[in-house]
Amino acid sequence: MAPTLPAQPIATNLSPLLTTFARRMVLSVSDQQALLSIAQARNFAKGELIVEEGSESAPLLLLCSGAARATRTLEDGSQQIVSIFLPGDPLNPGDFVLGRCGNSISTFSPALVLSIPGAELYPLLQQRPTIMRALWRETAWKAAIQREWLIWLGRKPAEARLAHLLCEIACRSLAGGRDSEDFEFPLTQRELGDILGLSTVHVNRVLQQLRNRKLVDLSRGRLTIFDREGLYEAAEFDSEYLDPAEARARS
Amino acid sequence: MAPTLPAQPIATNLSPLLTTFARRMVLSVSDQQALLSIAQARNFAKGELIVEEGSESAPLLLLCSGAARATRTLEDGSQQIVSIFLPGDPLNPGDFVLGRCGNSISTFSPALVLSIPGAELYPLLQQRPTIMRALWRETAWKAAIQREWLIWLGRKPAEARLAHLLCEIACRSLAGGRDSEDFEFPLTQRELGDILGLSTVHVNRVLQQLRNRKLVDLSRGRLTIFDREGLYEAAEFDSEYLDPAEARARS
DNA sequence: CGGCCTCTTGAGGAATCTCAATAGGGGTGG
DNA sequence: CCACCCCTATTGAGATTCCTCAAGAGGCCG
Repeated sequence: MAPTLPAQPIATNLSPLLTTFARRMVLSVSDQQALLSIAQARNFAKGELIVEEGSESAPLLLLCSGAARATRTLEDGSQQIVSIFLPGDPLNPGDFVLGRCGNSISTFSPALVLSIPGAELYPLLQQRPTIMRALWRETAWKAAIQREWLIWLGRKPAEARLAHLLCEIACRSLAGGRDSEDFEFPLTQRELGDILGLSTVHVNRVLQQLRNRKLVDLSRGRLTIFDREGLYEAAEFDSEYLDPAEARARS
Repeated sequence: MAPTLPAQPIATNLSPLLTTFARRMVLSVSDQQALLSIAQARNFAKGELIVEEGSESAPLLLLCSGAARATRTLEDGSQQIVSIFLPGDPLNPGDFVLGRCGNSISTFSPALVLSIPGAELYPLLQQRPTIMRALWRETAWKAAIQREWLIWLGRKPAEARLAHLLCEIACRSLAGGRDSEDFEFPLTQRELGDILGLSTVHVNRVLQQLRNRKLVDLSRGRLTIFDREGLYEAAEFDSEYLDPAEARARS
């Protein structure tokens, strides 16, 4: 695990960051620049810890590139991944407002993270309610995703769970601008199991079922979707909950 | 299922409402009065639907008395309860800011609900960022609870799941001012199963295990905790995530 | 080349489910 | 006030899903 690279000024590549967050956070250019003016960029290596479970307060963190997860480790050593993050996602808006971190956050792949210290963000939120509103909305959006996870964990068999997760990631990646049918997928089968509440062995078998049914293929860190319709059906997937468009139109 | 009782002005019993939400939402008296001045009270019967899954926009709803649940019904007719609400809880802060309702909300028992229309609340949020902040915090708090549900659904056996849920409800009831060792518990075993992702039959058996181990008793709508320590241990329960005190101190 | 991690496959076992039947309780209509 | 009915709680038995343990193959990195 490589040591954390030093913080760096972000002025150099400000405009790609703006577009990344413009898509997601629905902020005016002026609001975005206000945010970025107090942000610091930091690089993390693959698998590196970003936030430690139980730490008291952390800056607000925004994921610019790479992928990350929020995890909880139980007493028996097993892990549950409670959230995954793709570029454009705030990592901890909820923890930020609660002032407490209920889970660890670490990377799946090398990642660039913007860090915005609370001391400087709090006054900004008072001045610019639209920013607070955007962070509130992001918190709610993440909660809506967790609600779907709750539903398949509670009520769906392994195959539908896995299919649903793949649908979710495909949709979120698509919204991030990537090709929707064939893209990089940095999760191992063990990590999929830690999301789905399944053993690695069972993930492997269910993955083969999906492969045999010609729905998807997942190998060497790449996910290929052969039959999007069929996959949606196997998952009972409805992408509406992922779409912030309505909220955007309404606000 | 009784018809919805008509809306009524709330001036009559304003002060108990103030104390209910003062405890939870960390608002100044002035903020609370501003909120209440645009709120309407409404009574719901036991089992009545408050918000329909998929409806576009709803007013912000605050639960004053009674208990409620958020549910999702699957294609095969099974249900998953994704959230439960006790007096003082906002029912839909996340849905409110997203402008979309991802689940139905209905009552467990007769309930009094405050309703605050978006048209009147939006301007208020602009004027009083502390209210928006409080709603953001409530959204994050609910998400933190859902995260715990995710963890036991994914990684814990039935007995620990049930124990954890009972711990959560006991703690939240306690924070609401009720006796912590023996209180009204309006959920049936079927409903417990819909929360825990278990069949009714298995809930029954696990409940008997807990009873035999002299940890709790649940009968005729009453929960009695014999051995709080033991119950916490069976659940691997740590109440910290439920405590908004730190957030309150910090803000 | 060696070591570690991931992926794969097999076999037996545990947790939980479904189906089915019975008992108890509360509410409702006669 | 009683009879009836529906919903909840309880118990049994067999079926299914998923887990654990174990072992081997493939790939990547030092």
